[in-house]
Amino acid sequence: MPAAFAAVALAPAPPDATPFDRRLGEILHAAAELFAEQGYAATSIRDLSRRCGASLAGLYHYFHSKQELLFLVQRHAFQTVISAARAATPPELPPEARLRAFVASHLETFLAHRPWMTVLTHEDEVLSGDYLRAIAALKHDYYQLAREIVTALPLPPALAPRVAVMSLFGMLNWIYTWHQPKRDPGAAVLGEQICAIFLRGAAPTVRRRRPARS
Amino acid sequence: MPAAFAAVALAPAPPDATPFDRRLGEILHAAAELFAEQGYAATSIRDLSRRCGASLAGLYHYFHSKQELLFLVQRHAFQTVISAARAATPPELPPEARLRAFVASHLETFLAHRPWMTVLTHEDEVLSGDYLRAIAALKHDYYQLAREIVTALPLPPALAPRVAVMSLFGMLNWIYTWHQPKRDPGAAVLGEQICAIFLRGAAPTVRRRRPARS
DNA sequence: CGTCGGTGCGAACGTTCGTTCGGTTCGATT
DNA sequence: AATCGAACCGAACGAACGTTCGCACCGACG
Repeated sequence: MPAAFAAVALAPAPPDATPFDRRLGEILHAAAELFAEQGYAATSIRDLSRRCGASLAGLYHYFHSKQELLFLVQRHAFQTVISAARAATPPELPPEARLRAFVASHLETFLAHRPWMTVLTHEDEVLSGDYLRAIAALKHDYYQLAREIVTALPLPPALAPRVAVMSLFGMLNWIYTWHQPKRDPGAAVLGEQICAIFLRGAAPTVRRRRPARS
Repeated sequence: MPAAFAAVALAPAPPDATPFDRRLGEILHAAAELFAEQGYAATSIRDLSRRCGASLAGLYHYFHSKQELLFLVQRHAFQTVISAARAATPPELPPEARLRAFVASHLETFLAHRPWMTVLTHEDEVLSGDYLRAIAALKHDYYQLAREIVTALPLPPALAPRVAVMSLFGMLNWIYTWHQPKRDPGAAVLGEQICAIFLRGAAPTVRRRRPARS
């Protein structure tokens, strides 16, 4: 079983990793790109061997099956998202600040590691068995964090918390389908605007609280 | 070329259609279900022949290729969504009422014809060539309608209209991943809650305008 | 009565798939 | 120097894929 690497850095490679883990990291990176571009089912192991300059058989030294390959990509991606969100949202923060921190963390991670996160959101139900259970557990952890943060807000009584959480995730997870780095705002500005919608709405009836003294 | 049927009813079949169109409707219905359950790439024509009790070769009397099959499913679904939304949102409506009508129409259509709409949102970029262009044009029409409706609202100046439209679509299109008919509210209540979030936010600072006299 | 087009099917074609087999290379270890 | 295991590869296996071929059925129409 391959040792998991540090669960924080996704992009290049941790310099202290073993050659095996470094190479595995490259392979997972290429797999994430291909899965994001073509979809899991439409990507062949031969595509992957072409993309990362290895032979078909040689790849199987790093995973046992195509399903495990997807599992490793998704687990790595989820661990990155979750550890970033946990670090960014200490429970001591006031509710609204904590929400803003959560949204900012989510967007920064998603825009910085887009192929990985595309695989996370788009290939959601294709795993099965123990792989599915393990990923579902990570997903549950992440949603649980969001649930805590959202339910700490003073929600209107008519608004079901589950609908609020899922609507927030809808705004956040839909971004991979439309965001163009050259055209659209970056993570910080985008986060502010989405928080503005989620907290105060796109057509608030009144001014914000405590307008700055002029 | 198969004549398109009436573009309104998706579920059973128009009673005045030719036998060919009625059978085609059944096939597209089964295809929509399979594509929604397994994904387009992971669904084989043999799966489809099993599901609708036809032979493999016989199916090819109703479409020329698997790509065209997906195209027919997506076009039919988009025509249904668009005609419903157009009928529900006459331009004379005041901006907020028009938005509420749009959201209600979207949710009713999506919850009533879930497999079709799952295919629409999940298999978004798999077509190519003329098929892609035709579906992209329909998608553009639908987004254009949403853009008109959203930009008629008094958006805060700091909120990019494109971000507002895409966030709204994010909330709406994400629903197919989490909504459980037995657990979650129906289209009407769900529409109210999502409109409440989108218009006034999940944590508004002040009461709504004009509280009813008590 | 004959035939003709729409509808259907079994069988097959060529391709690609995920996976495995057998063998080679090579640095580290004994 | 001998040995071992990790890393790697060319070639192949059986299965499944999208699609097509050739033929049977059958109601409509001359």
